[in-house]
Amino acid sequence: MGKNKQTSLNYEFLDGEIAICFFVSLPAEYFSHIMTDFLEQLNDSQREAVTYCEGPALVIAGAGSGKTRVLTYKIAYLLKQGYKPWTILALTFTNKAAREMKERIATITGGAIADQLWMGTFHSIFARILRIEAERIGFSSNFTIYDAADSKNLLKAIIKEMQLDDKTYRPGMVQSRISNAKNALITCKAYEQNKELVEGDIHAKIPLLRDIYTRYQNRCLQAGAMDFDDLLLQTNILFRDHPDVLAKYSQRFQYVLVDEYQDTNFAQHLIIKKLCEASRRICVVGDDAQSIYSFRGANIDNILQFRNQYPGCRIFKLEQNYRSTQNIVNAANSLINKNKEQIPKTIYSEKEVGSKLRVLSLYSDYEEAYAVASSVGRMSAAKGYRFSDFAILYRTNAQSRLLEEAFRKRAIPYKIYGGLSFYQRKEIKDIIAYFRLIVNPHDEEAFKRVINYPARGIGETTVNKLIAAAVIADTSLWNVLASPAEYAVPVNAGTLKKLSAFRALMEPFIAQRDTLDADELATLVVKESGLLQLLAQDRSTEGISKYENLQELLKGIVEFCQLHREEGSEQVRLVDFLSEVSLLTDQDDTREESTDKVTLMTVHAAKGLEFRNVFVVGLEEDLFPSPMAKDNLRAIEEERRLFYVAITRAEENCTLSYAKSRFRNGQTQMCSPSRFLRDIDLRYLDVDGLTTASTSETQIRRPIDTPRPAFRSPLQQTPPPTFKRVETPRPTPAAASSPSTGPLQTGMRVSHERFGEGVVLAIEDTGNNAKATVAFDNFGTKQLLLKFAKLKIVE
DNA sequence: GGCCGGGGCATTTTT
DNA sequence: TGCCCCGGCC
Repeated sequence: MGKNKQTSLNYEFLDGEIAICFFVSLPAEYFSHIMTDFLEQLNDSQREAVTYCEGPALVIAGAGSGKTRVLTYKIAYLLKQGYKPWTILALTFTNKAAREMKERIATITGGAIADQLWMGTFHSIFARILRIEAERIGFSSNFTIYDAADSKNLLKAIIKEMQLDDKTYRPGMVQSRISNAKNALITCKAYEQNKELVEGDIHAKIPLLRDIYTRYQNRCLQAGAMDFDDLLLQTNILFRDHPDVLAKYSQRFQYVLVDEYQDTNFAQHLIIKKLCEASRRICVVGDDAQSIYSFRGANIDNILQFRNQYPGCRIFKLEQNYRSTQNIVNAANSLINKNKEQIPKTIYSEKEVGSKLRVLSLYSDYEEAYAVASSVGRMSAAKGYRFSDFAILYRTNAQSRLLEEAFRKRAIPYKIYGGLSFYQRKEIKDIIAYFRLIVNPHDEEAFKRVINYPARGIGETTVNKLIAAAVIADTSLWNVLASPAEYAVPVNAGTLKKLSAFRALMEPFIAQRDTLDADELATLVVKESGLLQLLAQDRSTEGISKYENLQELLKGIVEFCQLHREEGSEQVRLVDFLSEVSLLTDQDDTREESTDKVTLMTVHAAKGLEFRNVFVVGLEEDLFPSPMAKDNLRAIEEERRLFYVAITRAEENCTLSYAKSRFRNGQTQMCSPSRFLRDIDLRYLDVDGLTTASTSETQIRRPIDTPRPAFRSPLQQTPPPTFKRVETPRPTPAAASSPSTGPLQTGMRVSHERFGEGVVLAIEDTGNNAKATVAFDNFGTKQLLLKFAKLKIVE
């Protein structure tokens, strides 16, 4: 953690007290010579997009077309035109994107100027504004940001309190419906009054959803908390109800740039629109072909309709792909052209023609995993690729397991994206909950987390009593804790004592939250709360790792403080650290050791990345496209875009694979190849029709009892005769069993490619059917057909 | 409070 | 099949 330099908390700019700021804006001449240089580094369409600043601009940036370059150069260009850095607002979707862009701008303009830009994620920028304007909308500027887990927990609690069936009102479903409502700017009040929604819920047999929404919102308010969606919803409310505030910011932000515009939702669209309505100085960059987040509320219409929303807008298309070979670009084009709703564009590559996309057809998911792992092994050995040049992309996380196994067996190093991030670990969330409670004592979720951790004899029953009292009095848990008698909490004297002890623990922290620096206060808290001790005394492997994580977090806070001191902050408060940390997630985990490993991730997670070699696996109906998208054209088009994103990650080689059977949800299912394979023009494909042979190991482990069908192209009704075998030939059974095997006898010690070493217990049959029973050291006893198993005699 | 076992369930997840 | 969540038990 901690290497994130993106958020600077210099609110001073907002209040016009620039004089007290550390930074000095340099005259434009200072970097004008650099500017001339880099304008020449752009192609014509990039340069046009960069230098057009007179009105609304939509930049359609195809995959690999140098989008970030355009954005960063455009910002540099604006600075050169005389825009002050703090009048430029640049919005991204990820912290990583913001950080990278800021770093690139810093190389042109210097860090001092880059740091003054308003550049960050939608959520972090508007959280910052909301903290400044909090009182206007009835919040404290110390408000907590609930993450997805917090809001789900709260919803669970509410559903329970309302004594509703959590099978009918599934927290996840409730959460996503509320989220959708918020993204569409439907407040709970509006929801209750919206006939269509209410009737829809009645029809869906969840009539009380509106009540859950209202309660949830009320609880967030009591807790002084906003969830991720609230950050955008409340910003809209702020701008709607306080024209003076809107005026202030729309005047402040002289130029607004938005990255990944295809992923914006309605709430984001409207914020931007309000800010730019008067100035019309807006430039949005995106690629409708890469819109893959509709399930999170993203609305592709925002980019498709931009020209109508901003009359007189100019459209720039970046159509040259600098990333991939021609075959890859052409294949991707032929795929995406099957979509109806899109902005016409012609992406092309001037790189070499390159290899065709390989299509692998395998019998099972096992074989697919092994084929991919073998292929990676072969390619890295033959062509000198590093393992980090490879990515394996899949539709669902569940597919990673077999791949992982296959890579492990082949001793190929890999890393999987998509696990729990640092900040989602329990021990980290627990510590942060303390920080949260100190900054905002009304934070209900933080309260519930820490009240009895470490254990101090305040159990669920007591907490439930506190909650009940808080709900009745319409106040926060902390207020109830502060005066249990006043709120008539029915607890005995012993419990009362424990409660006041907890309060006595927290109050000194709270009193010092604005005077101590974050690192000092944090250290104090982990010591005094008993957390440090609790984790330190757990000597289990898990416990040790938790303790290390705690140390890591503390280290991160120290670094955070140092960084901000260097940037000129006199004091770095805990709230400053928290407001940054609550908006960090997975991708921001910069602690990752950068060793040479194959990357395994979902296609979604791969967006924005590139690899020399990409494998897209599991291209089957009911997997990719997802079965959920089946009977919905828009959803199928989104799945197709997802596949487009996958293919366009590849620079040199792209391999597509599918299995004919797959073990899923507890049973083996037969699968047919994805319709998307048929969408790609055959000219760009190498269909591996003949390589249907399985590896010997998998055959023995999972015999395929159905007779092998005669080869038929999955992609065409009749296979064109030009299909050729693209796999390197596998050893034939005869070859496999010959020289090294020799006469095998019971008691011999043998070695197997995958199972390692073992002892032969028995040999049955002869010739073609000969099999051996081998007790492997690490894999148990297995029966192996000698014609397939490449057993080597060890001694 | 923590551990175990049964049952239900099973996309994607930038903040 | 395997994971997660809940409920029951110690």
